[in-house]
Amino acid sequence: METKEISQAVIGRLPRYLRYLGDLKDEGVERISSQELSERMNVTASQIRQDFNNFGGFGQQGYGYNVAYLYDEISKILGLDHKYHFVIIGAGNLGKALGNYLNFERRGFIFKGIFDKNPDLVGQDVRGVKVMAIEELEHFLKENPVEIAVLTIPKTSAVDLVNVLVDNGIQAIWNFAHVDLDVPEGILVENVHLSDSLMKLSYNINRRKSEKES
Amino acid sequence: METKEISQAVIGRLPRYLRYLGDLKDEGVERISSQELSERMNVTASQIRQDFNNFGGFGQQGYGYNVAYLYDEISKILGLDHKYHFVIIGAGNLGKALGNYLNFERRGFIFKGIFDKNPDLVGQDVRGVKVMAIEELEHFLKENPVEIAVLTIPKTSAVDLVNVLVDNGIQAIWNFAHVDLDVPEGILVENVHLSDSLMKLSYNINRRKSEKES
DNA sequence: TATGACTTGACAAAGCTTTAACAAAGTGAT
DNA sequence: ATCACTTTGTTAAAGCTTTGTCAAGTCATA
Repeated sequence: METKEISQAVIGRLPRYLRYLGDLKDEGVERISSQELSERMNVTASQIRQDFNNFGGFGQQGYGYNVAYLYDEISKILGLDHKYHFVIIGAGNLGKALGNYLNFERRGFIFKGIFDKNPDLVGQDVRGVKVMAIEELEHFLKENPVEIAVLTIPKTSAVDLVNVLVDNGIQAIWNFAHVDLDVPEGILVENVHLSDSLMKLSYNINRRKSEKES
Repeated sequence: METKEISQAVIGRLPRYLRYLGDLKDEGVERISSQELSERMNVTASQIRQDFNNFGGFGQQGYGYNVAYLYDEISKILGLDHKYHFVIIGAGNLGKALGNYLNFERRGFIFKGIFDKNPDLVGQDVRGVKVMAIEELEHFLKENPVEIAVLTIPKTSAVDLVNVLVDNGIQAIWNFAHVDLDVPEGILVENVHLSDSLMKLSYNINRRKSEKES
């Protein structure tokens, strides 16, 4: 059906649009023009119209965009009208934090299991789910449909685990380990490299400093 | 001194270069060509040379790049030859996870304090630092030099806190709250919006699905 | 129903980023 | 010291993204 590939630059902006549209809905706003939205969001109106047009016209001349409709359409584009099941590998603080995050559930991401190789953590409760031993992972994945694996473990363990995950039906990996995973064709990886983000911040702190000095 | 502005696209790639160069150092590799690095990293050799040249030539014709030298230079560009002090606001699992992350310390980011409004958490220990009450934050910032605040709290609290932070000398905010912060000119914000990242993943899972079907 | 204000969708222009190509410089074996 | 080979830094071209502009469609009001 759809032929034209949408750029990841556009996709990357959609969650932010969704957030602002959700806020507008909560405020009871029914319609909004690209102009007005652009002022709120600090982007150009042109970009907003261009972005939405990638998916076919959601607006109407002289009227603008219907907030609720646009919200639903963007949700669908992002695949938020589906359910996904995920497991977390690594029950440290980060793994627990993600397991406890209720907003994911609201978006259709269902927390199914959490695993750790440390026996001291096994049996602990994370939002009603007991931490399981890593040895149980393979069996668990065979018994339960799970699309997404969240990796919150050190990098060597992450690299070693990829095959187990892929061989047992995992389609996508949300990777918090500080390493580039080598996955087979067709498996998706979304990286969250926190230290990269922190380094960008430190670059910018320094740049500002040296600008001031010169 | 430096006049030309470096694009954030380039900056965003530097931490990844640094990671690969660190690995090469650990492997005992002394020199590397853009060609060879490009194969490891899965980018074009041209991009690597172009990126490094933004900061002046680090390499030598016929030889390539000296791994240790290049590593040090990129570290300096990223400002990792400086020390930064940070406080974490929000002692939930995410805040604790970041406080416990030793790699930040190695890069020069020094964990000075952690705060929460929940009295039950106050007094808990995070890597040798006791959780303090949020009421103590202002006083703490006046007494201790801190450049970076890490926000791991819900969005309304985050918005309310910005002024306190800025008025007490915070220069940069590493923001994990799901909201765009409105800060005065000159204050830096680096956002980590985890749910945006997860939505990108779900978009791509769906796109792949619909491609297969068509 | 006619009119003026508003606003989209589409297209063109400008700006930015990535890739390709190659001269110039350096390496290392003989 | 020479020569074939390697590899950078640089420039140009290609590709992509963002912004500006405007005709055409819609709304609100008299």
